[in-house]
Amino acid sequence: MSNPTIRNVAKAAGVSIATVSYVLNDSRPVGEETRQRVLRAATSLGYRANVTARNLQASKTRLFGYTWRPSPPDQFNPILDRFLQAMAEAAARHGYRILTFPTITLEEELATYEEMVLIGQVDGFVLSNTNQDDPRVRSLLDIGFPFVAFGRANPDWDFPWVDVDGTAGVRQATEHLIQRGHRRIACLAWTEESLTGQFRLQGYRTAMADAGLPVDPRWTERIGNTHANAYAGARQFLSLPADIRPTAVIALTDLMAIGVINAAWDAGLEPGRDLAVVGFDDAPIARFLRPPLTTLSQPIAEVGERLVTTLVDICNERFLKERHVLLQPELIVRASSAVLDDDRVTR
Amino acid sequence: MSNPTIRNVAKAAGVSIATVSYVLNDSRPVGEETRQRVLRAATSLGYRANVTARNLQASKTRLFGYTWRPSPPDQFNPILDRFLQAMAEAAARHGYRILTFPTITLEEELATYEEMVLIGQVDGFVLSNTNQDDPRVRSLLDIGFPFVAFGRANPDWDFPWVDVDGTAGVRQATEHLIQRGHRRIACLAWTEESLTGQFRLQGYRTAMADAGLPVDPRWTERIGNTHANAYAGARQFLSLPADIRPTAVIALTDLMAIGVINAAWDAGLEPGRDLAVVGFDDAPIARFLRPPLTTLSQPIAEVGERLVTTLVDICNERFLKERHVLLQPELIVRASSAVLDDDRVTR
DNA sequence: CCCAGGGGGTTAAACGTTTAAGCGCCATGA
DNA sequence: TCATGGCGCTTAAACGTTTAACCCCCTGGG
Repeated sequence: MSNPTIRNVAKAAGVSIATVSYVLNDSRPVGEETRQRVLRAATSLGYRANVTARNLQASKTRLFGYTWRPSPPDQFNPILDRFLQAMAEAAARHGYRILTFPTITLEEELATYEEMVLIGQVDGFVLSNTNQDDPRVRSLLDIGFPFVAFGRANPDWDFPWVDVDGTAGVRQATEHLIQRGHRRIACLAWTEESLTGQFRLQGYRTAMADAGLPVDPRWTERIGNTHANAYAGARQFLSLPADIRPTAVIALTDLMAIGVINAAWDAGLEPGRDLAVVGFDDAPIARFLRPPLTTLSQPIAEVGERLVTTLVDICNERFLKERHVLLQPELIVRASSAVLDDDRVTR
Repeated sequence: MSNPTIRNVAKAAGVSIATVSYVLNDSRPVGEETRQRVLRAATSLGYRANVTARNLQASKTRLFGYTWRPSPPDQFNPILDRFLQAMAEAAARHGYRILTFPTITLEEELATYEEMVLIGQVDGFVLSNTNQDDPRVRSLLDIGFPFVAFGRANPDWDFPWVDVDGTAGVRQATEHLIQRGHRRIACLAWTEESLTGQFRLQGYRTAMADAGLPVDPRWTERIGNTHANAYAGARQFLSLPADIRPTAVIALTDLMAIGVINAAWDAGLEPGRDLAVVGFDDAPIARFLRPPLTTLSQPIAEVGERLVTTLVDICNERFLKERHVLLQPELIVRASSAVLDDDRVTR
């Protein structure tokens, strides 16, 4: 029933438990003959050190906590699968595992973090979807507990984060559209409190400005991240007078891009030909849409990996080479961002 | 730095550590005055019992292990988000948490299960995507370690599982199509080794037989679960002679249904009008497809909840009311399964 | 008056490790 | 010949709980 303990191994090898420990961790030199005896005993019994006892002794758990807000039925999380796998894999390489716990309300979530710290359930946390002045970041910073964040929160707060450069990504997407002949480009953005949304919108504005293109205020809609909102926003764009109606729309997520595509179809347009659409995330579905969606692919696996290795370094009080990592998304060009056909636009 | 221990509370309350433990767990009656003193000391110090020490003492971890195969870039996992949340939430209600660990090859996965059992990292496992004669089930059964499975494996193996009734689901979908006037219905199935695939295919066959409809062998394609395979399979269907060409296709997943829809468009047909399509899973994207996809929604939250509560019962050696739970999927009717328009079909 | 029993607390062992401190022995150098 | 030091191992404490066993004192019944 119960697994063999270090005591069983010690007895089998005819040595003390300390010797067994020293041999197995080789934390101190042990005579070769004894060493072999211990090793043989351990393998023949199939001994593995109990993780709880080890954790108690070391006052560590080798566990990292992670939670995320569940997507409502009309939204989806395009990165969860890869993100969790990447984190779990990187963690495993360093002897850690990922603990997932449920998220309900924000207050409950904050209480849960504190509780888990107090009872010593994890050695650190990974946060994602951080917002401007994120209270979770503030709280963990205040109690001085190890954590890393996927996303920034406040430039004045000093904490380790990894993020994807949304500004550069959207700038690149905008330049791509400009290069394909588009001049009237709209941006379906997020509401103001989203820091990530700010960064991405910034990329659009920078690219337009750098190209010397005017930006009509009606070309920017600030909405929540749902298909319905995006659909309505796109209809707004398409109902503008012909001379200022956008020929391309950049959506800050693939979900919103899908809303734009559907609005275009329903308006009798063929997205990809009559209206260019660009998304963000490279959700698995993006390549199978009609038309296949041009979008920005986030290096999620690398984000997960960098976050976890940073957290491992923090927990082992190692020096951090980089406290802040900004990774570049990659523009995946598909059919939804075709070359502008002037005849159609001006018809 | 370090959290208060039971010793600190004992000193502050002027009692022994045993008394503190008895009060906090009320595992033995303690004089009212002392009780209050202990309680006050505990709250004023912000004491919470250390989970590792407690686990060591109890030889439990209150952790359940879960892993899943990462989706390749051209596939997606439509249920992971809700499934994990449901499990984490149900687990939390019983004082458990979910541990995720990475999956590489099958052999490594089996070795990881054994390793985690040996080092006592978890109290039980949740398996999903079980196959016919699943070696993970066999292995855990052999070593007698607590686990539950989402999915069946072998009728002769006695282990607790929860599953969604794919047979009933696909039968219902087939009947729905028949009721809408379809007679030539095809099924895009999985390869033979998938038990889930067998069950679902069975539903199609049963419904057709019950309705007295003949089934042409060319109406069943057995393929792996990818868009490309589904696309090719649908082209096969559509290239059949007009008098046996199916007017409706049932795909065993939404991903495959998307392949069918795209093949239909590319063949110059309008899916939902010229070709009915039904999927399985009700992936978040299903409602936003063109046409919106009729599909079978799995009660994922309930599956996760039932699995976890069963596992909790097993770990606490409680009697299981039900070792096997078969939940019903719900047919979500959307525009992709329109009424058959005879004129179009026979034109 | 004495003993049984119970209320209210304490002591100490146990869970399975890691690791600091100690101990015996042998070789080496003064 | 004797201190010194190093090698090779053991003893025991510590991590923070839970809980069985025990102890003291008071009360009530025989």
